[in-house]
Amino acid sequence: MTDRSRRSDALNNRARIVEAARAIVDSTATLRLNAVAKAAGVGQGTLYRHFPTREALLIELYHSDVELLVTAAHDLLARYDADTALSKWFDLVAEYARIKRGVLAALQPTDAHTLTAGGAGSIGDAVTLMLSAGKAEGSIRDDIDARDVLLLLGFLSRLEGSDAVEGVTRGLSVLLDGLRTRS
Amino acid sequence: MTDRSRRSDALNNRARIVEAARAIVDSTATLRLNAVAKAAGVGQGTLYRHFPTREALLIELYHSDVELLVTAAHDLLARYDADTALSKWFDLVAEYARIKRGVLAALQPTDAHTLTAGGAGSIGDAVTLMLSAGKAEGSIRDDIDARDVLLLLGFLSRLEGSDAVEGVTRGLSVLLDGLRTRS
DNA sequence: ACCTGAACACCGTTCAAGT
DNA sequence: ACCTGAACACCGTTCAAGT
Repeated sequence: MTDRSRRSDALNNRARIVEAARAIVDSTATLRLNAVAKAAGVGQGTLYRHFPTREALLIELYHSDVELLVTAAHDLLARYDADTALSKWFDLVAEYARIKRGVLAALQPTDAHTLTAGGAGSIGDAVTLMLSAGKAEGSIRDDIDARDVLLLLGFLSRLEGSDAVEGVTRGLSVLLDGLRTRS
Repeated sequence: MTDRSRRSDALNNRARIVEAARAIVDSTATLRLNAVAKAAGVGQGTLYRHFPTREALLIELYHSDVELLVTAAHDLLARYDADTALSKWFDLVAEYARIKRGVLAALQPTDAHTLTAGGAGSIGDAVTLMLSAGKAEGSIRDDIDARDVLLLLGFLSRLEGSDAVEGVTRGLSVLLDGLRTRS
């Protein structure tokens, strides 16, 4: 009984932390852990109990978004040739870059290997699949791996200001072209 | 007289700070300002007098390297067509990525506009010149500016570990291809 | 078990006091 | 004028004390 109420307290705290963190990261684009704890109305220690690292919190924040990108990669690959799938997937990433800057930080290779998400596998696996399919059909150069792609995509998280929207489009366009085989 | 000795003190301090910072950044790849002051044997305030921002110190550290890259861009452009010049310039950047990781941080757009260096003009100007020439000869796509290129090059500063060398080559190859017009 | 928040460590930045 | 280094502010992290 007390046991159960304790658990609901903990669950409640965890939910409040995530909610507060999401609000902060969406509005300020920075994530100060103590500020998260304060906004969530919990002690700093509680934050650490639930999320031992900043990365763990980021993953939790964007888990569903990342998973969406992962499943989208699989879906696109099932419906289109690899080149088109990759192109459309980049469009999706661009969309996320526009609305949720924070997702991009979670995509970076350092974090990515931890991002084994829940269901569909990691984002690294998804990119690997698209690249493999592209290499097989001859549309994508065969000397590049998923880690390269995620690393190159990192420019998205350094975009800032009003030119961000066009910058996303231009940068992704360059990368997509660069990943293709020369005709 | 005292005036002059003061000046030599100040100059000496400045040189010691730069030397200490270079040693630290080369060995540890991190730059803690208080550590620099301590290693240089000066007070923190002295560090701030000479270099009001961390960026100012980085620029000083890599001034000659950046300037070399800038003049190299002009030289290459004078001797080759734009496409070749850009390609060879990327090779040069790759070489710097291999030996001096820190230069790359100084290339990032945020810092770049301050990097008006001494002589040849900023690195942004140099890239702009190469891009313009490439657009004129039709080898480089015309919707990309220097800021885009420098931003995309940022992946270099996030490379780490043993695969860095091949990662540099692969990433730059993708970017170069992506910047070219499709045949 | 879980939580709180004081306390510590660390690093950048400022400034009063020296020469 | 220039320098020193104590002091402050800030933020991440830990832990003794509570319930």
